[in-house]
Amino acid sequence: MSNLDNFISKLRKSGLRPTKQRLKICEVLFTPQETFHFTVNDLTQIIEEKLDEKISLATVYNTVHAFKNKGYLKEISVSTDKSYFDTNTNLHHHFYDTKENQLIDIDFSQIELKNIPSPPKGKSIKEIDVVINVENDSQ
Amino acid sequence: MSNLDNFISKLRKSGLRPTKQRLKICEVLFTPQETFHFTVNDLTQIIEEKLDEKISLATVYNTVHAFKNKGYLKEISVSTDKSYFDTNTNLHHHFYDTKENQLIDIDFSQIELKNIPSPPKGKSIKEIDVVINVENDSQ
DNA sequence: CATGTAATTTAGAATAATTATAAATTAATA
DNA sequence: TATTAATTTATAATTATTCTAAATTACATG
Repeated sequence: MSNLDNFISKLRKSGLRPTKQRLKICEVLFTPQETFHFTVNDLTQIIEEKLDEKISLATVYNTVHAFKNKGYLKEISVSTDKSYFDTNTNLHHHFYDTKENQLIDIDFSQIELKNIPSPPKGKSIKEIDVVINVENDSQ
Repeated sequence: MSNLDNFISKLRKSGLRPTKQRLKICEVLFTPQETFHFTVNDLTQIIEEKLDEKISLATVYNTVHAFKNKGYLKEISVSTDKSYFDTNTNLHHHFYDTKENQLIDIDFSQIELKNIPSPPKGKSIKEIDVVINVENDSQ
């Protein structure tokens, strides 16, 4: 089964029509061996480099949000001025270089969390995110 | 020593001139018994309610950034669409209600973190943030 | 206490990121 | 193939934030 067929059925399964644009974005996001982090701006640039035809910015936003809602992407809150997405949808944590705006994954099971407090009354825990902020050593 | 005098010396100590605007913002932020979370938008609204004279939006931004840089405020990254500040500058973690955009502090020492991975070569850890995303129970 | 200077405030413009709109196009189905 | 509902698109609108340059203010100095 080709990559393309995979993407088509992946989209169909979640009720998204496999349009030319969505398939191209799938190719960019889900073909690489390794998962990666990106901003919408990054993504539009990658698309521009790889494709002859342009995909409208609105479509890129629509698609990223659709994929996020379907669970194909995760949004990461590490910085207030940039919105990052992650093609790694497994539970995991992050190193974040606050100066260079760089994200690195940490296996979920690597960090041991103990004594998680019970959530406020009437609420339940959906996800736990650990962000380890790092910076280059001064020398 | 009055609150006002406290704020004046606090500002002077960090090389910030105790202007009328900064002192008013200090009053709003640092008078309450309990620390709290706010957005710049929240803050401007509180100021408008409490004061006769208005403080320019640019000044609110300037002041919040100045206070953050001096360590009187912390910025919290829990959501990509809102930028929160916290008058609690102690090390601590957060519950975040993703639907209601509500933050609740968790004592730093409450959660036990084990097996923190070593940072990438050449980088060192500046801070660790744990965010426990919660939601109201469906019933 | 008047004055010069540098810091600060301010209104408004500029920028950036994202969302909304509504017409044109496309995919799916009957 | 024709219909219609979903999607794409260019563009406008919105929102949050930063920038700019002129006006004001704080403060050190005489």
